[in-house]
Amino acid sequence: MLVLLVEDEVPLAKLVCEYLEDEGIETDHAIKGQQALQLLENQTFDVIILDINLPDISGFELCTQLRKQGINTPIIMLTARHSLDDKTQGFLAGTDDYLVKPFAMQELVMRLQALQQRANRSDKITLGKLQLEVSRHKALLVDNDTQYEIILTPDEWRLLLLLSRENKVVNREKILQHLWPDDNGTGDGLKMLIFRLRKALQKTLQDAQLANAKLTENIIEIKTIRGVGIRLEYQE
Amino acid sequence: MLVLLVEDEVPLAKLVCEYLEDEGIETDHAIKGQQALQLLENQTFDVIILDINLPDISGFELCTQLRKQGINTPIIMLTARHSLDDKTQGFLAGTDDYLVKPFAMQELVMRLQALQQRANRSDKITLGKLQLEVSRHKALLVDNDTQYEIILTPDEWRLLLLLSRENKVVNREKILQHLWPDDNGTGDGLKMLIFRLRKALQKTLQDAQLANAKLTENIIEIKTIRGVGIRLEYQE
DNA sequence: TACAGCTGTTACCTTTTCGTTACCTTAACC
DNA sequence: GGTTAAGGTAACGAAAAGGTAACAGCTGTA
Repeated sequence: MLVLLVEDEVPLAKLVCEYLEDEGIETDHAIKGQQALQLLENQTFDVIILDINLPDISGFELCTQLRKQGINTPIIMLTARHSLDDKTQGFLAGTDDYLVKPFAMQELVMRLQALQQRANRSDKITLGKLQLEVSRHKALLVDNDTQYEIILTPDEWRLLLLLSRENKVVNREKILQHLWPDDNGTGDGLKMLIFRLRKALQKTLQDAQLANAKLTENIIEIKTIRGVGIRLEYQE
Repeated sequence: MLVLLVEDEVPLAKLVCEYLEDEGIETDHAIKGQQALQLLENQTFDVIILDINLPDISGFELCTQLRKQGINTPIIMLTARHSLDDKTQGFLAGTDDYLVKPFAMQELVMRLQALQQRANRSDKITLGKLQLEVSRHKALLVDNDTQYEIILTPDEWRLLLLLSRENKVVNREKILQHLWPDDNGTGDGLKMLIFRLRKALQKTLQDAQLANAKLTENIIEIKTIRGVGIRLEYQE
């Protein structure tokens, strides 16, 4: 498990980091909000631990900002007891979990693990108007109250699921490994698969447009980053 | 699972709704008590989440009123810590469960699931217009006030029940194990069973359509997810 | 015993899916 | 501007998954 700790009280942060490392949990530490944002651009974490009182951006803002960016990583908030006013309370109720300082390290570890488990089980992935119901193997294009099912073959579904979960550029090597773990799937096969997935998406988008002219073509799109990989592009 | 959230703090309510949706829990939201009462007239929910401090009726009253109406849906109460006086505490002791704000989302989800499990022993499963009365081995197609019984053989019933309980893709392996635990039921036998269950559903749907032209064919359907399994598809 | 309802088997058909091959487009770099 | 490599498109066909029909055995009951 890889955790990002965002905390400006350095001594406390060090303690937490050491403890977590001892527990076999890797930890990155950011002192400021900006620093955290930077780290999050390049890396995906399993859980983010976020102090509310940060020097630059408040934990609140950072949290909402991340969610806006489509980062769904579970977040644990840290707050001092004396700052538990009404506003805070309302907000905390919306986070994945929170801890009131001072807290026992053991407690933190337990919650981390609980959160990670949950994250793996989460069933619905929403990216803009694209919505995946994982356990039902169902992909939907949602526009207000209207739903259009995106008809996919098994492989297409798995690719779309991978792209949605990663939600960043995925290089072809990784896709090959993910979709054909043992057999060495050929690059040409993947080329075709991408092509077919694109087609399936387009078809659904067209069908949707028949009923509703508002929708433009690139609401959901698989974008190629030449020489790097592919990525899901979508509008909020 | 279908949940009704009664909460006047709209931002908080939105957060909760979104989170629950991600967990695969459908949520309706009422801001006032009156609105909640209205919704409850037309629909049955699995759990009701009830804020104590509502603008019109207090959560207390709403709760007792519901119970008087014979609505036994489990209720989770939400309360702010500072309003935890003796009277409240006494009352809370009488509800199915309660949470003190701020609470972690995860906590809420856990309690919801716990409550539903308790209720799940209940006898009736409703998925769209399909309704199963478990203890009576009776499957119904319900359209407004009209009921059509779906005539099923023992095996067909067990399959339909399994699909309804899971309510997600079930792979053939699992079905085989569930329906023929010891004997190794052959895949071909299952193929037939699925075929026959489909036929039974279709037959009932046709009969129903004779009486009521509104119903379309795919109100209830057993959908094949190629290479994965089968799944019940239904409209709300 | 005869009959009717369930279930399992077999055989055959239909559809879907996926990799291959071959060829075209486009972007990047010299 | 031209060359090259990465990526996009199209058509084909084999194999697999699934759907359908007919039939036979079994069970319990009239």
